[in-house]
Amino acid sequence: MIDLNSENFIKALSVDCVILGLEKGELEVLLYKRLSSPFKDQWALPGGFVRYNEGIDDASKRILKDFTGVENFYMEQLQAFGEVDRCIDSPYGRAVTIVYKALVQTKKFKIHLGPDSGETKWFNVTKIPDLIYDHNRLVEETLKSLKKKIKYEPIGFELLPAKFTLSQLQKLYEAIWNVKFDKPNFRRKILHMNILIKLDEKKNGVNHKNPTLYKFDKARYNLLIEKGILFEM
Amino acid sequence: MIDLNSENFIKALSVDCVILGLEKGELEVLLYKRLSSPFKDQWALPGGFVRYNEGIDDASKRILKDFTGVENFYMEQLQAFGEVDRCIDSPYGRAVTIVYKALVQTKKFKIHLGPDSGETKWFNVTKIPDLIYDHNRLVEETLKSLKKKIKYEPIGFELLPAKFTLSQLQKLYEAIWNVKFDKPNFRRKILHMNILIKLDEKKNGVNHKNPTLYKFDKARYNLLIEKGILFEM
DNA sequence: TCAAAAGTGTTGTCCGTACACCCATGA
DNA sequence: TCATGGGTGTACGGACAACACTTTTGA
Repeated sequence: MIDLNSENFIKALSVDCVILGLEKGELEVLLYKRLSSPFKDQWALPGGFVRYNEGIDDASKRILKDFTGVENFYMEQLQAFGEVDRCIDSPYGRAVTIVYKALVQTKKFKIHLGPDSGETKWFNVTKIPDLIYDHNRLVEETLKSLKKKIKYEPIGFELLPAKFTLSQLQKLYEAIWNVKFDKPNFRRKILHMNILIKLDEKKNGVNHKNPTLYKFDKARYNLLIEKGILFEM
Repeated sequence: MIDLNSENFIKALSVDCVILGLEKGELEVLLYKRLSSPFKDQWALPGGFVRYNEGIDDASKRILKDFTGVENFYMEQLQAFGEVDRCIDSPYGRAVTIVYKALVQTKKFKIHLGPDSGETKWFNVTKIPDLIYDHNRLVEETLKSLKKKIKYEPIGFELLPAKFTLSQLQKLYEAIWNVKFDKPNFRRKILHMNILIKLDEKKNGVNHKNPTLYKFDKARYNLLIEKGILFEM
């Protein structure tokens, strides 16, 4: 039988969370400044080692809660990263990390101070500072995955408030893909999918015609998927 | 500093490979029968623990090579699986595994006997025996992912010989999705994508009109992707 | 000459695109 | 009354589904 305690196998398995939110139509990621060594005073992704008594999904939820104080946001595993030289010069030696992507509604909470964090801040994804280890790359890969995934799954709604206007939705796609859509065509396309519920409510206080609010119809979406009708933007 | 050698953290990190191939138009998965305990004489996915001196992708390639004798096939990480009770009653205790999906051309090699394997066999994906741990589930998740991915990425070609007919390609999609396509429409659709090179060669020895052979034009595909033109079946 | 699969042609419908246009609201 | 975005209408073109049809091959 193999001896996993020998030096021939890996000891360090961590989880890192790329927590994404929207602020003024721009995509932002949550980072924290480390209070203690290693890498004291440097910015990093919220993360931690996987404990023996928690599943990897649980670990990611624990970390999200520690840093935001809230639970029940959209969270999904991206993938594991474990090149042979990853973190090789850290005090813990070579480490494999499992990256989770979280999509949150920033309005729903105030930032907490996580364990070991002196400061926790939202950064525009186009202006991310140098992070520890390969964390910059982990963010990049997560953004790449988001761009792909949002085309075929309605996960964009996770970033918006429960009630939103069609313009907000359009701006979300435009921000993530860095494109511009024709408004009439965007409206027709998304409405034609039959996955939005038009509310009897309008957003007011804006100096133009008050836009109608909509919400995502998850039940309807699931029904369509069952029937084999796919979402596609 | 955290003590990763304590009992509070995970020791066992493995890689499991779901190796898929085509046989007579049907999808098959490579399994082996274990020679030694634990789970002697039971069927399992090719896999093994990640060594300290190899990356996780390297580990998956090592395993593929051990079981097929060949390298350089399409291989891609699916994701990590690590519920808190996964393999909890194995001799190694709780284990996290990273699953890789390999798409291979079965004609290109003869099956080897991997380390610890008394028998190695292709199984039709609809007739998979009971496997150890959660390996049945790992296969299911891989197939689900393949079905999704094959719609938006031209990975199906990895399962076919380098030179193939349009009918072979059509049957591949029909097998994976369990659907039927209209032949003329399928031809036009795939040819219209401009990612196939028509060869000056025909497949003969068949008792009907000899079909033209094609090959996948990877350079062209990459060019189209750069331009933002997406593959979609 | 027949079965089987290769391969072409045609037609109607639906959907995306482009763009012109009117509507409500606060300043 | 004007700027701003909300929201509708229309016309063109391309892609896809359905299905009829011809061609080539081995048995």
